[in-house]
Amino acid sequence: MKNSEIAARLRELGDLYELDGAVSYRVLAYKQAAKAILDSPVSVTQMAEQGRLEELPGVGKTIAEKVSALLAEGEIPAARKLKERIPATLVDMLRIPGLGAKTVRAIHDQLGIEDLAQLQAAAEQQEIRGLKGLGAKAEENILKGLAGLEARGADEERILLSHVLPLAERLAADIGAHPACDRLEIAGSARRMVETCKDIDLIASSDQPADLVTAFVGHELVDEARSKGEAGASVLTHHGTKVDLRVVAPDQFGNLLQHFTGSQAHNVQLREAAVKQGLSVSEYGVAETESGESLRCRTEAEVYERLGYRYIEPELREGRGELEAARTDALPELIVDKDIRGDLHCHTTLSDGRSTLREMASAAKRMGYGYLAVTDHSASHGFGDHVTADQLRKRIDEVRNLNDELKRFTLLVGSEVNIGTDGSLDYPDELLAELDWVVASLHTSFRMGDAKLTARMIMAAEHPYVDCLGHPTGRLIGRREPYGIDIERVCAAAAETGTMIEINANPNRRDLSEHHARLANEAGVRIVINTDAHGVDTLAENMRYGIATARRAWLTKADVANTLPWSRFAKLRKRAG
DNA sequence: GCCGTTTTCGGCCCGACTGTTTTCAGTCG
Repeated sequence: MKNSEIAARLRELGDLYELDGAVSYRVLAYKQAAKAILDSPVSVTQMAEQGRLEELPGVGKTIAEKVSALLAEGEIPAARKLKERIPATLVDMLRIPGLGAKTVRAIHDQLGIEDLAQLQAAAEQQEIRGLKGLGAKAEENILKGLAGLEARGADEERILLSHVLPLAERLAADIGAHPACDRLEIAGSARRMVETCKDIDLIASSDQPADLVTAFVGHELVDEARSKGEAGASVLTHHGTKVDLRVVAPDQFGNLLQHFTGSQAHNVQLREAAVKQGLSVSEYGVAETESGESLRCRTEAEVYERLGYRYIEPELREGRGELEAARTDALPELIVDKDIRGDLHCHTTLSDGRSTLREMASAAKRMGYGYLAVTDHSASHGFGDHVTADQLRKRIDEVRNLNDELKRFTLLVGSEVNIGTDGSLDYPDELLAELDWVVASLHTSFRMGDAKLTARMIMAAEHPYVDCLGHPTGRLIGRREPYGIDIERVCAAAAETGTMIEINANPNRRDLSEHHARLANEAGVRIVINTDAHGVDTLAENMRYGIATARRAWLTKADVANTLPWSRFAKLRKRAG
C-alpha cells in the first residue's frame, strides 16, 4: 500500500474520531502521524514489515498497531466500528469551510442528515437555522461551501510553486517599491519553497498602512478584494490565486514574518519549547509569561536569538529537527544558487528540445556556468523524438567542433538513455563509452510492479557507463504518483557503484524529492542538480527549484557534485575511475 | 494518542474571525 493511501486512511480515522467527540489532541495525533507517513521517504509498508513504524515521528504503539492492521486486513478495525455508528459520508462535510466536527455532528444527530445532498436540501429549506448556535448565515455559508466544493472538484486546490512565485515576486516588487512601504517580504509556503502552495502571503511594514493597502488592492493583477482593513487585505488575482497582505509597524516586522512563514509544525514546536522557558511567542512579540513584558523584533534573527537559536533558513522550517540543530549549532550551511557551476541534463532540437545545441551552449555560458552536458533522448524514445546511434555519433563530432570555438567553457556530449524493461540500455556500450556523460532514466512500462522497477534501476546503476540516474521516481507533482521503487536499495546500489543521482529541477518533477534527497545524501550518494531543460528559458528558470529541493533536504555545497568545476567533477564520474 | 533538559502522567501554540450570542463556542491558519 502506498504511503499516500495509508496517510489518507489515518486522516479519515482522525476525522471519524473527531466526529465521535474525541479529545482534540487524539485527533491531532492521527493527523500528525498521517503527515509523517506522507513525508516518509521510504515505503511505510516495508517499515511495517520490518517492525520499524515507531521510528516515524508521531507514530507510537497504538497507531503502529492500526497501520499494521490496515496492511494485514485492508482496513482499520477501529474505523470499521466507528462507521457503524457514524456514516463515513459525514467526513465529506468537514471539507466545507466553516463546518467543523461539532457542527456536523449536531446537524447529523438532530436533523438525521447523512451526506452532502441531504445537507444541501436542508440548507435550502432553511432547516439548519432551527439548531442552537446556527442561523441564516450558517445556511448561506453551507450553500456557498457546497458550490465551492463542486466547482473545484475533489482535490484540494494547490498550485505549483513555479506558477505562484512569478506572481508573488511581481506583486512583492511593485508593492515593495511603493513610497509608503518600509519593508516587504514574501512569506508562507512560497518563501519556504514548498512544491505547491495554497495561497500567497505578503508581509510588509509601514507607517502609513492604509496607503499601502489601497495600492495593493488596486494593483493590476488583482481582480477583487475579499476583505480590506487597516492592517491588511485579502484579494483574488485574475488567475484566481488568493493573496494576503499583512502590514505592521517596522518594530514588529520580524515577529510577523516569522509567524507567517511557518510552517505550522515549526511554529508549534518553537512555541512549545518557548513555553518551557517561560516565554510566549506570537506574531506580535516574544513575551515573558511572568512579567508580561514583550520583545518586539525588527528581524527574524532577533526572534530566534531571544529563544536561544541560531537563525534558521525558511526552507528548513518544517519541524524536521531544525530547532534542535539550531540550538546546538548543528545547522547545515545550505547550498545557494551561485554554487552551481554546470548543468548535466538538457535537451536540444535533436530530440524534443526547442533550442539548438549552439543556443543552449551560449545560454549556459552567459549564465556563468563552466560546463553543460547535452543529453538528448536515446534510440528507443517515442513520439518521433528518438536519436539513432548514427545520429548520436554525428552529434559527438558536432559537440567537439563547437567546443573548440567556445572559450573558457566546456560543452559535453551525453545522452539521456532509456532503461529498458529488462534493465538494459538502448545504445551499444562502445558508443556509450565515447560519451562524456550518461544519464539513465525510465520512460516506459512504469506499471510493471515495484520490485521489477527497482531491479531495472539497480541494473542501470550497476552499468559501467551510467554516470547518473535521472528523475528516479518519475513523479509529476499533483498529477502522477512516484513509482513505488525501493529507494533505499536504489540508493545503496548507487552509493556502492559510484553512480550519481540527480535532483531533477523541473518544477513539475523535483525528483528526487526533498525527502528522498535527504535519504540519498545520508546513504552516501553523490547528488547532482539538473534542469532537464528543453529550451534556453527553462535552462535558466528551473535551477532554482532544484536548489530549493536540495536546501529543503538539508544539503550543503559539498553534498552536490555540480558545485565543482569540470576539472574536478570529471574525476568523480564512474567512467573516470 | 504521543512524548519526556522540569513529567512514564499530565501536559500538549497563539490569536483572529465569525456568527451567534449578551460572554462565547467553533473554526481556521
